[in-house]
Formats: sequence, C-alpha cells, structure tokens
Amino acid sequence: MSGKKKRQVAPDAGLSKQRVVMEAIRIADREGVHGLSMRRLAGALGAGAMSLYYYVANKEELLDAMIDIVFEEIELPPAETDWQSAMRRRAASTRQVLARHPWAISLMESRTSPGPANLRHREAVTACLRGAGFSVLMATHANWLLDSYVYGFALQEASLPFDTADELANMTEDVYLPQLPPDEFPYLNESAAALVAAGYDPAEEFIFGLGLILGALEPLRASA
Amino acid sequence: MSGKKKRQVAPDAGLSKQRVVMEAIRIADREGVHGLSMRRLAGALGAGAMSLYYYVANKEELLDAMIDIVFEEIELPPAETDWQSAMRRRAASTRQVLARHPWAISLMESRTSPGPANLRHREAVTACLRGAGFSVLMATHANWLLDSYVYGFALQEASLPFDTADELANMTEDVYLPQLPPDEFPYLNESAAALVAAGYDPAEEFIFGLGLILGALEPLRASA
DNA sequence: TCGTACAGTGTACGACGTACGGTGTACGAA
DNA sequence: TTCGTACACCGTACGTCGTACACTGTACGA
Repeated sequence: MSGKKKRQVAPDAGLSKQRVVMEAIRIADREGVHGLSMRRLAGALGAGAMSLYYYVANKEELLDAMIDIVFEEIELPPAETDWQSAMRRRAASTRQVLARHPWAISLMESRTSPGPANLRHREAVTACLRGAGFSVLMATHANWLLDSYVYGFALQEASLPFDTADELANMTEDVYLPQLPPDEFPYLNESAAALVAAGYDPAEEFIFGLGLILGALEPLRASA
Repeated sequence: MSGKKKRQVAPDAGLSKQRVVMEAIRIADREGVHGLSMRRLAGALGAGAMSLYYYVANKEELLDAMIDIVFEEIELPPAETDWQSAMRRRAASTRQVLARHPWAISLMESRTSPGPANLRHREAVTACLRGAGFSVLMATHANWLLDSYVYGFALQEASLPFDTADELANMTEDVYLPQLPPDEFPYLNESAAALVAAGYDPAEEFIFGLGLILGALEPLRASA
C-alpha cells in the first residue's frame, strides 16, 4: 500500500492529503466545524468538491485526520525533568492547542478510534508516569484523572463567551448578572462580583487545579 | 410576554415545547445528534416539519432547550450531608446523566449561555462549597476543578467504543492491540494487558479520581 | 503507439434548515 | 348570529449539504 511513486511536480502545486487536511483545520479554526463543508474546502484549495475524495474517503475520515493533526501539535512530556514538571508541560500544551482549535474538543466525543499521534502521546505520558514509579494500575488512574481534567477544562474554557479579562467584566455586568436575581442566586452573584473585582485568568485557574491533582498523585507513586 | 391564555385541550393532544424537546432528546439518545433533524422530529410527533417552528425559533434554540432538560435531570448536591458526600452524589449523578445523553457533552462546547437548570445547579454547588467553609475564591477554584473533572471524564467515557467489561476485553484484543506494535508502544501494551486481566469499571475509575480531588480540596477550606 | 494508473471533475440525488405565505379553528365582542 | 383576530399548524420552495457515479486528460512504462 505504501511506497507510491510520486511524479515530480512543483512542490506546492496540486493537492495532497496534507494540504487538504491543513486547509480544513484553517477553516475550522476561523469558522468552526459548522463552517467546514467539502465545497468550501475545495473552493479554498482552488479545486472541485469531488477532488477531495481522492484524498479522503469521506468527511468522517477528514475529521479524524484533522483531530490527529491537532494531537500532533501537542507537546510530549519532556523526558529530562521530574514527572510533575513533565505533566505540567504537556498539560499546558494540550490546553493551548485545544484553545487554538476549539472544534477539536467537540469532535473527540464522536470519534471513537484514536489516531497515531494520539497513541504516541498516550504512550509517552504512560512512559513518564511508569518511569516516575507509578504502578501499572496507578498510571492508568493518573492518566484518566489528568486527561479528564485537561479535556474538561478545555471544554469549559471553549464555552466561555469571552477571551479577555475586559470582555469578562463587560459580559458579566451586562449579560450575566441581569439574568441572576440576587435572591434566587445569592452565591453566583457573590462569585461573579468577586471575579469582576479580582480579574480572572483561565491560565491561572488551570494551573491551580493541575497543581492540586499532581500534588495528590505524588504520594501514590512508589518512589524507587 | 408571559401569561398566555391556553385553550383547554385534551392533555396530551397537540404539540407543546415540552413534548417537542422531550421527543428530540429521545431521538438524540437513540441515534445521536446527527440523527436528529427537524423533519424526523416532526415525523416522530406526527406533525409537519414547520410546525416545530411555532415552539422553537430555530434548531439552535431546540438544542439549547435539550441541554437544559439534561441539566434538570442532574441531582443537586443534597444539603443534609457533609460537603464531600454532597459533591460525590452530584458528580455521580452528572456522570450518569451525561452517559445517558452522550450527545449533550459535545453540544456543551458550542452553547455559550447557560440555561436556567444549569444556573440552578451551579448555585446549589457553590452554596454547598461556601457552606463547607471555602472562601469565595476557593469555591470558584473548586467549581472549575470538579466540573472539569466530571465533564472531561464524561467526554472520555463517551468516546469509549464499549459499554461492558466483556466488550472491552474483546475490543482490546481484536482491535486495539493489533494496532500497537509492542516495540513502539511497550507501555500501552502493558496497560492494555493489565486492563484485560483485571477487568475495568469506569464507575470505579471515576470514584478514584473524584476521591483524590476531594481529598486534596479538604485542607483548603477554613473549617468554621 | 498504446494501455494503464493517476489526479481531478460535472452532474445529479436525496436530505438538510428554514423563509414565506398560507389554512382552519376557537374565541371574544358586536 | 356574525365577524375579526389570534392561535396552531402546514405545504412549498430555496439554497446548501455529503457523496455516488461516470467521466476526462495527462504522464509514464512497455
């Protein structure tokens, strides 16, 4: 199946699976998965819609390929540091990448079989944990726990309607609070007020939960 | 706007927003959001497609309404127990409900404004945490952390291609392992083997991570 | 010169969301 | 009894979607 002979062509002329998937990601980043249609994608590549089907079997396969490219962007846990720093690095990278491609999160639910980049990532993380002294069972637990946190955080962050602290303050005062009668929602009012007063940084919030989880995992490894 | 006079009708004749949304959920549960179209929904209700637009402005609003019904199904943290038990109860309920309606998770990403049931849930959780002695700031942290974990877990669980332990064993042996050359993925092979040997229960996995998080949060409250 | 594989296309079909302009029925007022 | 109005609902039509199918031109090995 592999080892196709390629005719020599100008390096960026013509289509390729790579180019198709990349452009698809660019469109999805700009307008969401909803804005990604085969015709639009083909148009952006200067091709006819049906040409795409030479490179992908169908749209599902295109989406799978897009997801896997996203996973390729995620930094693997570096080998030269302690396990906590390594986990911090890869978790932060995951959050960043998923924030850049929010559509990827909602796609994950429906795509059941992990792509190669996904597998490589899992392998590297598991290796790091096992190397740090976690048992097979405990490494599995840690994997689930950490991934749940990172994906869940990304999911929540993606559904936030604002990107900056200013926008947050505006949104909270103009849209959010009017929906929250203080007698019915005293605690949400309290915390909304505190958020507006103190400012709010998702990155900090992320670090907090991550640190707490890592700290709680630490005593569960059998330090060699 | 409110206070419409309803003509008296046989109680289950004719449509209603309630009936429309409920049937939509039933279809989505059975066949995923992908299988939910206005025409199919109308057909299932014995109505014409355009009739639905009397009750919902458009499909987006329908999806919003569906999500909020899902949130209504989630148990609020009970008031009469300690905060950890309360959080366990509502987290377990959330996981169950999201497992019952997997489509809801992928919808959450794109729906930016929380519905009333969602708000009531947040209020109750925040009240519980504040009552347990967490500061405003710490309650916010705990909220993000717990929700991230629960949603992320549900997201991962939804993308598992199996429902029972037997299916897991079969899937792992027949589909998963053949994709994993042992020299390239030694650790994933190791953990896959361990999983098949020991059996695997998502509910247990969920409890583990949740317990770890709750335990780590415990010392962060100012016990009154 | 020719057969074959590659790379890409045009047309067409059924399904989708929904704008628009209906229709019948029940009710309050006259 | 009549009639205007609001309600609940629907048929048709438009543009867009994914993609099956049959097609074309080009480059290469023989």
